[in-house]
Amino acid sequence: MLDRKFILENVDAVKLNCRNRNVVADVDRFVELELLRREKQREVEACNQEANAVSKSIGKCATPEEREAKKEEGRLVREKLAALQQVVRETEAELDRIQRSIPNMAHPDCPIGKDDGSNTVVCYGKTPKPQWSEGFKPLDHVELGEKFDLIDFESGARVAGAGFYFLKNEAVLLELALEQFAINKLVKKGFTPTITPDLAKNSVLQGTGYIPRGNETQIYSIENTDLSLIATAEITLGGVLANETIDADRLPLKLCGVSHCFRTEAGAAGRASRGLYRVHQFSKVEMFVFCRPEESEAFHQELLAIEREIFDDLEVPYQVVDTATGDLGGPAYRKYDIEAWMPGRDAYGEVTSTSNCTDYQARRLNARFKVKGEKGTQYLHTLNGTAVAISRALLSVLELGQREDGTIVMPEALRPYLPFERIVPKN
RNA sequence: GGAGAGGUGGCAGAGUGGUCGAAUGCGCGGGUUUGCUAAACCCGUGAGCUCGUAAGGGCUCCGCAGGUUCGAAUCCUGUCCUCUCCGCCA
Repeated sequence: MLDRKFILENVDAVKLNCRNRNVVADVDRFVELELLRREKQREVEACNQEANAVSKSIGKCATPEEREAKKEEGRLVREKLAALQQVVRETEAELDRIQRSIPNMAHPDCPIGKDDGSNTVVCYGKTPKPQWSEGFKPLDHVELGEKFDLIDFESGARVAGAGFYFLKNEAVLLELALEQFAINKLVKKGFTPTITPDLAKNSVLQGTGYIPRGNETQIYSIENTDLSLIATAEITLGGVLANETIDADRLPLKLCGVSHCFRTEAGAAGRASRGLYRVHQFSKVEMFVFCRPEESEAFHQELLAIEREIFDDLEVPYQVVDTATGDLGGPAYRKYDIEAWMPGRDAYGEVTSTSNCTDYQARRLNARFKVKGEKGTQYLHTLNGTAVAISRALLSVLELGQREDGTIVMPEALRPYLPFERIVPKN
């Protein structure tokens, strides 16, 4: 969420930002309600003061008659108070709904636009696109998965429905290798590794900006509970400091988390989402940073640099995209995506995403820090970034590793974690 | 799953209806003493919101949400979490 005071003081900028981000939010109504709320709140406090004074005076009453009279007075004041509070509560509820719908402000350098065309490619990876000879037609990962007995979509569908799959044989080792490779790298870079819960409370989902229920939700919720399956470990890692105030000397807090990710992918289908590209469940290693406000832009660059290093190491050609305002979603102040070259699609496809959410998530989560010796607390800044989303990384590695001799070569960087250097046809 | 105990300030831990935003100890900050350090002593020390130029005032917060009452940290209900014992289990 944005700060209420900030919205009041920057109405035009907030409205423009909503337009740029393709988000509908009733900012005018918000301002109207917030001003009303403040006024009513002041009345409530004055009334409370009165009620408190009456209650206190009762203890000192000399006679029972006096006491009864004061009690009656107290009753009347409290009745008035209850009515006022009701108004505040109703105003607060609507205010909160609107406040949640207002997106974060965008970085001034963020490209402005609503369509894919506005996203700006800022750089490319080290690895060139693969050059196969004229007659060789590379297979996509679905075909490779079948040929080498690596991915079983049929059994996945039989067991859990479309969009689920079994990884098999070398693909399993490859998933584990990708995880270990990523985690080891992150540990060296000062991240604390974690394995997070795969479920989280709905309040934590909301705190990080995910909406657990509703028509368009990406989230699976668990019936008769307050829990949902997480769509990313960003949710659980962000929740780590929910309702906490931590000492500034513990900052920055750099965490990475391995989790499964679950997405309903409601309404998403088509050739572009064939195979592993868009699935209901996958594993992911996610990075998450809590830091001081003045550090967040630098950490955003650091997260991007780590992602690039990972995909350079994996010998995956890619481009980095500076996401335009219309594609940022709610919490991000700025977002970079890495899009890997996927021969099967003959196109780039998103494999990572890193966002600087500034204090937007932290305010919802109520995650703050305190500097020793200084008065007051401040909201933290939060950042997240994909280290490796296994399904898409695995897809890329398989498609890019295929050779004309009919084998799939593993990237050098994964060799320490794999008992094979290449995948060869069975039988 | 069954039975019990408990959740209070940075920590430990008092507090069972008004004088409690909360004793005391530790920690932390400042000071006195001291050649320096330590010890001892003294003073101070939660957060959010809000009014005020300031001094200073007001409201809220004792896991969370409700309820009773003129008044709740204290009584009641629900809920979450922690601990102990039993059962079960990877």
